[in-house]
This record gives sequence, C-alpha cells and structure tokens, in this order.
Amino acid sequence: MEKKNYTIKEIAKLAEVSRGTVDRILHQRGNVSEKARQKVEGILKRIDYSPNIIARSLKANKRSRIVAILPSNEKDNYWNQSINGILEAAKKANEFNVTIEIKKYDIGNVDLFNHLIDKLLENPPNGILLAPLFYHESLDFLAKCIAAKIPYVLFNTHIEDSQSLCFIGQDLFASGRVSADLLNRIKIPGKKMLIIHFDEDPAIANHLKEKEIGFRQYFKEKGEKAELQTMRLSSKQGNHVEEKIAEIFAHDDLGGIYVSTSKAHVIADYLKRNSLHHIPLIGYDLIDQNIRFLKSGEINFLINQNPKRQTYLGISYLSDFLVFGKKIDRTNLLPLDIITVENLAFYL
Amino acid sequence: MEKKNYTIKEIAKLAEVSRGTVDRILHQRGNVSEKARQKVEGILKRIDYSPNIIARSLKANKRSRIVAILPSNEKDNYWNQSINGILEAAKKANEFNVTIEIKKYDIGNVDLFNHLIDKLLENPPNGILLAPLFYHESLDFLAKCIAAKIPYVLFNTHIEDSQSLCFIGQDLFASGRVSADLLNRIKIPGKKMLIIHFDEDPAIANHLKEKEIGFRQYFKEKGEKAELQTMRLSSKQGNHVEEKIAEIFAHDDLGGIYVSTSKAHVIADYLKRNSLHHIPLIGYDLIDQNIRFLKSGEINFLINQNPKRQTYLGISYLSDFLVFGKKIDRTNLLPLDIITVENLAFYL
DNA sequence: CACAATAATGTGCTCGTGCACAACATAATG
DNA sequence: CATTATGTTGTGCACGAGCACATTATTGTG
Repeated sequence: MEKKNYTIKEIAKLAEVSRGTVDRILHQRGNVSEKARQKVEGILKRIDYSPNIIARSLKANKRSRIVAILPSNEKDNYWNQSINGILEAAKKANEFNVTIEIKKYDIGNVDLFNHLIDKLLENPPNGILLAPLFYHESLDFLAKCIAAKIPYVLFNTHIEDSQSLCFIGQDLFASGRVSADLLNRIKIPGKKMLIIHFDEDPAIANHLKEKEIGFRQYFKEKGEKAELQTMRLSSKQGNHVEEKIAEIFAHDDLGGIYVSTSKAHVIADYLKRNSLHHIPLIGYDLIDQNIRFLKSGEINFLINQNPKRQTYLGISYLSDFLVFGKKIDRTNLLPLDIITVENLAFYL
Repeated sequence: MEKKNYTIKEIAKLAEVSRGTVDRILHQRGNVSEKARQKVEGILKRIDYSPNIIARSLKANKRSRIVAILPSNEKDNYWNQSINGILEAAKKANEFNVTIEIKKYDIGNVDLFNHLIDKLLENPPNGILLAPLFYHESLDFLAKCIAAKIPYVLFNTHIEDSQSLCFIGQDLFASGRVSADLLNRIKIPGKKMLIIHFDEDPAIANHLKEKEIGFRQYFKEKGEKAELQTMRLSSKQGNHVEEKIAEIFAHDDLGGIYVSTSKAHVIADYLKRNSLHHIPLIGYDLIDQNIRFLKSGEINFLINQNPKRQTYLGISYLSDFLVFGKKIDRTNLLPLDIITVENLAFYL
C-alpha cells in the first residue's frame, strides 16, 4: 500500500546514466549500450517503476474526442438514462480535455444508422462508445474502427467481437433466472405462468430468447411442474396487442407474468383496466411508465439494467484509456438490481 | 459538451497583460491595478476559465496520505468487504501519489480506539476515512480533525456532523421498509412476524431502532393488522441466544423473521437444525455465513449494505479532493440492493 | 594515424500552473 | 530634484515525462 514513486531522474542518478538513457530503455527505443541497459534494468527490477501518469498526460496534452452512439430517446425513453450517464461522465471527462459527442440513431431505420457511421468516419474521433443494436451493421462499422485504429467500448447489447476494449452490460441468462426466482416466490400457486416478449425488432429477438432460456432453466432445475407459456407481441401491431392479450386471459387462468422487455407497463395497464392486479407481474427498466405501475402495484418487481451506470462506466473507461493509458477489463457485467417500490428512489 | 480549455497564457495574451497578472487575479493575491483587473475579469467572464487540473496537480506534486479507520475484520468479517473496497481504490489512488493506510479498531474496546486516534494525530495524515461506530469518541476525534484541518469522510454509520466532506452509507429507515415489503410478499399469511436485533454494542442500538421504525411504518401504512414482535439478542450471551430463540418458537407460530443485522445466519442455522426452513427470513450483508444460508434456502433475501462500494467511493472522493481539489456531495446514500441466490454473484 | 561513419549519451525544450523574485513605474518624503 | 517607499508588472523556474537534437565516444576504413 505504501510505495515510493521513483522518477526517471532518480533512476538515472542511481544507474549513473542520463535521463535520456533511462527513457530509451523504458521505451525500447534502442541506441543503448549493453552495459547501460543492464545497469538500468537491474535497478528497474528492484524498484518497480511506474511512470507518473499526471506528468505523462500533461506532456501528451491532447484533446480527445469520444463519440457515443445509441438509439434515440425520442421513441423509447429508456435511453434517457443512458444519456444521463453519458452527460455525467462527460462533465468529469471534460476536465481532462476529453470532449463527448452524442449521436442518436433510429432503431427502425438501418439506412440512417449507416449514414451516421459513414459521416462519423470522415472525421474520426479518438474513441467510440456504441450500443450495437443492429448486429451486422455494427460489425461492419467496428471492422472499420479497427482499421482506423479507433478504440471502442460496447454497451447494452453484447455482440461477439474480440477487438472491443470492453463490453458493459448484463448477463441475460442470469437475468431470466432472477426474474423466475422472484416470480416463483410471489406467483399464485398452481396456475400457469406467461412469458411475454415485445420484439419490434427481430435483431434483438435473440437477446429476449436468452432471457427466456434462463427463466425456463430455473423452473426446470427446481423440478416444479410449473406450466410456462411464451407469447410474442409487437407494439407495431397496435390494437391487435390488446386483442391478443385479451385472448390469453379469456382462455387461461394466469398465476404470474414475466415481460422480457421494458414494455411491462403495457400489460400492467391491461391488468389495471380489467381489475386483474392480483396477478404478479415482473418486467424490466425504470422508465416512467413502468415506475407508475410499480407504485400503483400492478408491477411487483422490476429488474434494473442500469443503463445510466453502463454509459457512465463506458465513458469513464474510454476517457481513462485515452488520457492515462489505463487498462480496462474485457467485460463488466453489471449487477441485476431488483427494484420494488421501496428501494426505487435510490436507483433513480 | 464541447468546450475550449483556455490557458492562463492565452488569457494573458487576450488581456494584453502577463501570465503573472492573470495568476494574481485568479488567486486574488492582490498587487494588481484596477485597470488590469477589469480587463482580465472581463475576459474571464466571457470564456469561463477552468484550470487544467492535470498541470495543477503535477505542480503541486504532493504525496498525500489517507488513513482509513474501521472496525477489525477479525471478529466480524463483514469488514472484509470494506477493506477490499479500500484496497481497490488504493490501487488507483497510488497512481496519483496518494498513499492509503488502514487502521483497525476493536469494537469492544473504546480505550484502544482512543489510543489509536491519539497516536494517529501525532503524525497527522492529509485525509481520513472513518466508520464512526463509537459515537462520542468519534465526535471528539472529529473535532480534533477540524482543529488540525484534516478533511474526513464518514461511512457506514451516520452521525450528525456538519464538517465532514461527505457521508457514504444507507438510509436505515428506508432499509427497514424494503425489508418489510419483501417479507410482506413472502410471509406466511395470518401469522406473527418477528423483528430480531443483535446489538452487542449499545452504541449501534439506535441504528437498529431506525430500521425497526421503517419496518413497522410500512405495515402501519399498509393498514394490515400484522402482528409484529421485537426481540433483542446479544451474541455475547452465548448459549442463551439459543434458549431465547427456542422460547419464542415454542410459544409462537411465526410467519416471517426480519433480522436487522448481519447475524441472520444465527437464526438460519436454528431454522435449519429444527426443520423450520419454511419460515421466511430476511437479513443483511453478504458475509460468508449468510451466503451459505441464502444458497441453502433458509435465508430468502439479503439486503446488501454495499460495504465495498462505500469505502471505494470514500477513498476515491478523498483522493480526488486532495489531488484535484474536487468538490464532493455532502451525502451519498447508496442503493438498498436486494439480493437473492440468483443475483448474488454480481454483487461479490 | 587521420578521418569518416556510426553508436551511445547527455541536454534542452514542451506541456500549464503556481509561486518567487526581479524589474519597472509611480507616489511620497526630505 | 534626488532618494526612498510602495504599487504594479513581467520572467524564470519547478513539477515528470517524452522526444528532438547536439554532443561525445567508439568503431571501421583507407
């Protein structure tokens, strides 16, 4: 815990050489005699030198530019939280000469995304934070980043990619299990349970599937003969959603509902209007609509995906990497926060 | 979000004065003519100057020493997590010439605490992180810190004190409510519920009371005629604890238990040995003993007090304050994390 | 042995801030 | 008007790293 921080000057004195020689050895720039090398390396081994990152960053004194690319918060205010995280980290980063820009894309328009990307690469930033919801397009984009040597951090959606500095998000499988566990504790015994996916975009369908697998796995392990039924809805269907839900409730007596997206409020609204609030309901994300129904009791638990923390960490990591050259862990799976009315306030 | 960072040199050029004059105005060191002052201040108003904290800290180039004072982890391994948080933050802080020392005290020995304090002040550190479990002694100590102008951050236990840079901990009242809410969802209907305090030290009894008030308040608001009984135990009583628990179980049919400390495992152990694992149990803290019973099912929920994050943030704040002169929010109430077997791994 | 070619080493400057001190200007005093 | 006192301003240096370039030492070649 205690550690003297040697300077290059001190090392030079110890080795009876000049600062320049020590510097050349540290950076392996050559032009050093074998004798000098051994002397200095001997000392380096003893004292465990680490450069003063403050001095280093002062010397570098570069303005870095990070661009954060994520879905627009206009159509889905879930992304508001991500933006807040970015803004908060931006305040801190700005003190270190790091500028943050936010670019939003429309989740329903791949062309605009591609156009955004192309325009971005005309004036390449020093770092990128990306929520890669479009799988193939994102892969193409990242390949270009690698070619242009732009470091990037991914968040929210995990895609197989060996070159990213880091992925920040959640374990979807575990997230399904957590939901299953909660629902199992509060479900109406003996009745059927419903898994509802709202997948307006087929690109994210895989992720919802991953949650469902975790959910089902939990009950399989428990060995309980819980009857589970999956239902696929799309908010694009408009009024048909209402009909489809009504159909289910007409035929089945439900003991619990798990919504794999942030759209639990749609179901909550239905439950409320039809006096079905006794049916346990679990969903995702602390968006306004969900919070309303969490408070009024139709939603029992919400799983927080921590969108604010995701981006806050993402920007912080990138910024530390650019300014101080700090290493970053490859993956950072944020905790699966369980939210009720009572602890809600602390997560907002 | 975009912002040009002006330097003193640039401001000097704009105002047609020297760097020294700008510097004198910025630091209000006097010896500046009215004419020069107005010129420079006019420009400062336009451009919103903020000093380059990297250059500033390089110039200052001081070694800071932070001492963290907390209860020993030998008698209560809860504090292991706090120590981990300190060590993790220490790694980062060391890069900025900040040294961290940990001092542990025995929660059962006030004299040793006082002695520790006195010895500490002989060689005063630049900052202090303190878990003030001894109320009066801590107040005395902090008064001395104020006199010696040593900034400090408090964590874990809140004490009324206007001079601390920051308190990092949890809202105890809310924490009682969260527990009540969880227990209410999983309790055995119609049966009595038990609140158990393990208060080996009267100094922390107040804090447990605060949790109980929150717990009871929840049921009062719900308007449910839930019967609640409070029980006070001390691990110093040794075998008497077992007897006292047995007594309760002999007389009453319990529908749920809330332990206000990290000692839920004591009750869990009793439940297990007496085949009473169907009784819902809620407690605090991710210590090994509790985790064991969370996994085996006797404990249903644990509330995480986030000890690791408390100290990590505490050291980070102090370090940022000492190195970069950053401001800190007065209080930081960490979220009341709800832990089950399924999301446990992400909090360890 | 002289001279060129190359290897090895040392020095100077930069980054922006913060302070010490020197330099200069103006006012007060004998 | 010279001299001292005070007010005001500009410059130099340090912090530690990192690189360019000048300087010095060593080797090779005719």
